[in-house]
Amino acid sequence: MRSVRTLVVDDHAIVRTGVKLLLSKQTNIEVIAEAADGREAIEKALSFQPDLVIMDLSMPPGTNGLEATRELKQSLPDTHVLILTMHDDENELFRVLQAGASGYILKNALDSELLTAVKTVLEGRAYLYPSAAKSLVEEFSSRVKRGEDLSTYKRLSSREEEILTYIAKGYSNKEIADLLCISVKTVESHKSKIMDKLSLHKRHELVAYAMKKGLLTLD
Amino acid sequence: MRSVRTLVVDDHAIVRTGVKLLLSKQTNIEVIAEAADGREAIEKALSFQPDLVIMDLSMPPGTNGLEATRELKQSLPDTHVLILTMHDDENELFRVLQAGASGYILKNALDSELLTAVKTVLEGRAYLYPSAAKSLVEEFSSRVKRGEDLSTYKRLSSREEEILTYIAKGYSNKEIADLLCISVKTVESHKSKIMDKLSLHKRHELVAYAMKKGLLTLD
DNA sequence: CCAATATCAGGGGATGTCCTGATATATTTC
DNA sequence: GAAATATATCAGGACATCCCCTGATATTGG
Repeated sequence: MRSVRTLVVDDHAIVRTGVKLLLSKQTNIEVIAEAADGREAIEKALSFQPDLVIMDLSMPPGTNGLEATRELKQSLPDTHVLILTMHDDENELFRVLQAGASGYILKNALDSELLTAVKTVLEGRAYLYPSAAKSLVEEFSSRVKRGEDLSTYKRLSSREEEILTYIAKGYSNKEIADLLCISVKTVESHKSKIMDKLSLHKRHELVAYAMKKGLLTLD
Repeated sequence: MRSVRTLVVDDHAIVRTGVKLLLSKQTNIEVIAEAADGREAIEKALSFQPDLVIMDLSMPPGTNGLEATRELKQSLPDTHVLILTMHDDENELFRVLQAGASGYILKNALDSELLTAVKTVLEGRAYLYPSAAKSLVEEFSSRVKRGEDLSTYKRLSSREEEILTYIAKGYSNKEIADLLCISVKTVESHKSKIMDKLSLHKRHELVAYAMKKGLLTLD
């Protein structure tokens, strides 16, 4: 049995090494490359053609783990992607699965869970940490009841996400308007649309949402 | 030679394991305990009396790595503390060193650097990653010129830090006032004091500052 | 005792928030 | 292909809140 060729993607070298060492306990897994951001991940994936990619979601700057996963699965549909993230966020989970990842596990998880997740994903099945699986099933059934479609579920447009990011970072409406060369009124309008879609009412809830989604990266 | 008894503190299990595995390559280092937050770190340190503590700075909630370091060094002055952090922030560096840490290394660092840092710290010397050492020396000399004292350098009071955290999380002045049961005017007053001390003028600069200091944790 | 901290007040101009409503351009759906 | 929906843009108005200023008082720690 050929060993599983794995690419580890995380912006922290020490986390990469940790995962690598953990996986090296499994004799049939071989970490053949590492990447520190989404762009590098795609490059390395294309040249090394790994069987498995273990990907962190929140990586500054530019291409984040979500977009990287989407691109990667388009070019290499047979590569399995296991998301290793800090945050336990339902909405993020849905988007990641839509992007083509077949696993979602928290950095908070036990080592044995990571190994189980890797094994499961390699068998072509999906691995979700327990509470994620539960909430996914719940969400799905409640949406079926409401007749909603997973793919159209309250997704923010890219413009809205852009503006949400600025808001969460503490920029004022006026500052955002100046940065994007649009009217303050337009910013307000986007903002209330965002609030509507997310059913949020206060600024700090927006910030919390953006944080959970990893929209708040240092730059 | 007795092996070095080490406590690893980080809120992510997988990071802890990574560090542990990395250190296990060194035959004379033994990880005797782990902790997931500041409070647990102090408890474990008191009961296990480690020689070395490797501590993450940004940990939710309550007691963070900085405060934990301060307390820990008060109770166990002979224990060496090596800070392992995500962010490269000068001010944080100063505060951490004042709190009693003897090393500061980025998660971004290479594995060999971590081992060097551990070795250096155990010898009773200070380890700083290269650019930190440089900026520390520069800051120090420029402050000597200005006749400033390191210990009184623009430190925020705990109340100010508390309020800064709320501001950065997107709470309005009024919301903060209600949460803390004080007048809006008091919040405003704290806020302008914070701005003064940090020489910042816009809300988003406050947010960026809070982010760099790891004050923005999910809860 | 002095410096720092934490509390509060008034006022005026800027900005944010929330409402209604408009228009042009996609994209999706029937 | 026409109709419906989503997106991105902008406007006016009313009221709340923020921001920045000056200035005050009580407490605490070195």
